[in-house]
Amino acid sequence: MIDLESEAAIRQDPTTTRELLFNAAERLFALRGLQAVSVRDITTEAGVNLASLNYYFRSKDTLLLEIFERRFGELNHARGALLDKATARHDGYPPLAAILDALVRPPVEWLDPQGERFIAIQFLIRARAEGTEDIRSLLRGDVSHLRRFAEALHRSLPGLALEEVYWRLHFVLGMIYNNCFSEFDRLAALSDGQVQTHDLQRLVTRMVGFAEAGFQN
Amino acid sequence: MIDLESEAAIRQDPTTTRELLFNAAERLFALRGLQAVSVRDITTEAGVNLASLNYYFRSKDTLLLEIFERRFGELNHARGALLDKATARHDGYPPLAAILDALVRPPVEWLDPQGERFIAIQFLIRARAEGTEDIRSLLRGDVSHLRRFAEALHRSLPGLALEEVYWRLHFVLGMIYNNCFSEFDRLAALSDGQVQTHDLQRLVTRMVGFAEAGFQN
DNA sequence: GTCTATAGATGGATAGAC
DNA sequence: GTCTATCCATCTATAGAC
Repeated sequence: MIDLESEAAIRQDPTTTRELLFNAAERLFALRGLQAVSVRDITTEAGVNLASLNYYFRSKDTLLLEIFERRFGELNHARGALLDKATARHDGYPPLAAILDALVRPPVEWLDPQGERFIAIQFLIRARAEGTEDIRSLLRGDVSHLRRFAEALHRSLPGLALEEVYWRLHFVLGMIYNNCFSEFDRLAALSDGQVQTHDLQRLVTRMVGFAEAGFQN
Repeated sequence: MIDLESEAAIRQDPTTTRELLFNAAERLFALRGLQAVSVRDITTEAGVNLASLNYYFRSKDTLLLEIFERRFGELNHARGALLDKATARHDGYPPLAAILDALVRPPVEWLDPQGERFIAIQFLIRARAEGTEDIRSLLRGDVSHLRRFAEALHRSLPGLALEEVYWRLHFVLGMIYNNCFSEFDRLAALSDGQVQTHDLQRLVTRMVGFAEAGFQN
């Protein structure tokens, strides 16, 4: 417990130059896209010297990769924890809805503009969509994390071929990562404002319901 | 018929400098992303002079927007034509599966590496994901195209609230535009090569089946 | 219409003083 | 660790000869 506190305090103290750079870069990447942000933009936003970015991180690309690794790890950890809890609660065989909930809930709840994850999830969506080869190969290396979900899904639907499980998991991931704000804006325009995009708990329920039915067909 | 032929021949003759630039730019944007391509890259790839891009198109951004408008119009036209056919075939009330097929089939069939739409669909996926404000506002203006689908879906599922129709349409669009090649690679890695990503007719069927079940829940 | 040459701006990264 | 100054590469766009 003490280890965790001190480690977090040292590594993520938001007043250090290093962390100021980290947070400013994440915010700008999330807002403007990966390629549209310069080193000067980041250091200005952070209120630190231009040269400090290359001092603390080797280059702009290294910084980008470090942000991605940290946030992606946190997202996967949150998903894994929910899957663990669901597994424990159901004696090793969580039902379909609980598995999908563990996959969908963290990224959707992070979309809360009042929450502290608001920037992180926008960054992750951008990084996934615009990622360079570095980021994509890191995403491909994430296989172990998703494989846990594929296996749980396969156990809960023993009649469904494994290939089909993978395809449907792929569909659900598409649904999840399409929840960027430009798409919400479009949805509001399309529906003449009838669609409320701020009720995230409803959104989790809607997505899980849609995906569950898709898996069961 | 003569009008159409001559118009197409003049506007899209692939040997004119203008069209060489258009095609080279589309190919590079699709391959490398929007921001990572310079005017020099495009003119070199096209085998034409550096200054010709600014002569034929006012700027790089104008060219990008023109490519997007043409390809997006073609995609929407293909979808609309399928919806029209389904509507005529079913006396004005196409069933759910036929509506979803009209939405899903064109972009998925375009993914065929042997087809002539292979580059276009990759470009569209990139542009949707990485688009600047220009492209996003153009996407938002596309409301009329999607509204036809929302209305058809609402008619085929009269018991479903309109807001719910819009959300589920949003989910399906997420599934569709997640079919970029880096995601296919990831899917293949995740499944240890068990997932075959080349059978696009199967993919259309899978996606329509998944989405249909999701809409009916 | 096509080319060369270049203006003018901006980018990443680093050297070296403090 | 922090700062200034700067190198050098790259970019978009245009002027002006042919």
